[in-house]
Amino acid sequence: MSRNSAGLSRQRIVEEALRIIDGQGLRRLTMRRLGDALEVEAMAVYHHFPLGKEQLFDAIVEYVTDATPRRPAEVDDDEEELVEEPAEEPPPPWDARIGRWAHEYRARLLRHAGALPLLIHRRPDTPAALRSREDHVAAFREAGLSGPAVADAAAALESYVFGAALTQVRSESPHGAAEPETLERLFQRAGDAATDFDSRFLAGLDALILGHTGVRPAHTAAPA
Amino acid sequence: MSRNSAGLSRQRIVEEALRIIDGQGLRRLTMRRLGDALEVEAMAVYHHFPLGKEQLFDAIVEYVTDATPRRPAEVDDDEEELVEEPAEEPPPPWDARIGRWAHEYRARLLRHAGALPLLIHRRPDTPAALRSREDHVAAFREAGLSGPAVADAAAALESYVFGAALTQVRSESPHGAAEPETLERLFQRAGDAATDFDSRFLAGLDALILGHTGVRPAHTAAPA
DNA sequence: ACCTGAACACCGTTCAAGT
DNA sequence: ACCTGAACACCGTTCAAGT
Repeated sequence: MSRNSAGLSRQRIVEEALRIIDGQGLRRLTMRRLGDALEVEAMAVYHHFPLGKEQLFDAIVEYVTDATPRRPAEVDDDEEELVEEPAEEPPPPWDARIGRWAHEYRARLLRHAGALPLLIHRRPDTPAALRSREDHVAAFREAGLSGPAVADAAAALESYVFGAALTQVRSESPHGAAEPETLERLFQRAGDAATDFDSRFLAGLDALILGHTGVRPAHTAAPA
Repeated sequence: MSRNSAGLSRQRIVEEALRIIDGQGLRRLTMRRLGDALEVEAMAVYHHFPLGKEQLFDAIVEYVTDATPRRPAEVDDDEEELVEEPAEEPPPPWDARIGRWAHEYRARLLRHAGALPLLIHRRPDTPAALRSREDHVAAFREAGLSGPAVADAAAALESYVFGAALTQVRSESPHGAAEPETLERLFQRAGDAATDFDSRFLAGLDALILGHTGVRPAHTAAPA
């Protein structure tokens, strides 16, 4: 932290970039504007992301996708260190684990809606994502599935959660062609009562699990 | 078609733009490059899209999203004209209609994978999209649903199809963080046989319909 | 190691002008 | 009506230089 060090770090840069994206939109995220927000010359960012904006985008996607909050006091480090996990409680039932993941992942996607276009052309192969998928496989096995049905169910789960978040963002977007009637109004005309996004997401999640396992889940509601 | 008219039209511009997107990626779609591909100065595009690139993007999204092929011989026109539909065959069963739409929509999204980031922040309120949704509502009613469950099922269907296509594109993308293990390999380790994307999509679609309606659909397979 | 400042090629868009 | 050509503000990135 000498005088001419602006205290930049990859994490601080990513968080400031996300603040710009969430506040002004992805197209307004500019290296120069990012530098301004960090109170630094734009070119300073290149010292932390030598491959430029594309590498910054990769880091943003990883940040949005992965739940893992970093310990803030530590120096930024590229290597994954194994951390001892002292907790030894019995894991929740399989449907609770799936429900919990679904709500958390959806919330993360919705919180950074402006960054979602970046996700589409980047592999979701982060360690955290793979750990989640391993747990989905285990959960559907506990639900009684076996063989290819396990992978089918896990893939469908991920597709649904991802698609539901993106569909919601889409329908809330300002842009659009000439709009004679909106999706919501069509649904209101069709159904009796309108359902809000949260309830609809849960209804679809439960139906999906029921369709794959034959069991109507009982522990998938969002936490209070 | 006088000598100094290059024969430009909104449709021709959109199709050329999509060719660039599909071939080189969205980031390489540039007004100047687009002009080159059309053998015209870049600024000629602004005569057909006075609001600039954003309006061009809107048109691209509409083109990708809507199935409706335009009659090629007609002059480009903004107004929707009512066309008499002489066909009077009985409509297919509800599950066949849903399956047909799901496969077609997915195919359109996969065909123009490079343009998908544009979809996320644009309302899906085109006339064709609304017509599809009306038919989904009708189909789920025919399957026995009523009340809010109808809208829940229709919304879940759209979320799943959209999410499955995007998830596939994502997993096929070159980009990514350090990749110790890919999703496919994880699934292969978990399940016995690997399922390809098409079969997995159909399995998830059937399970979703089963979960919402209680009926395992029999007519959702892709056409040969 | 970390940041600055000038420079370069390229971009979206405006505007006056041509036909 | 349809397209051109020059111009302007802005962008991502390189590179040599500072400390």
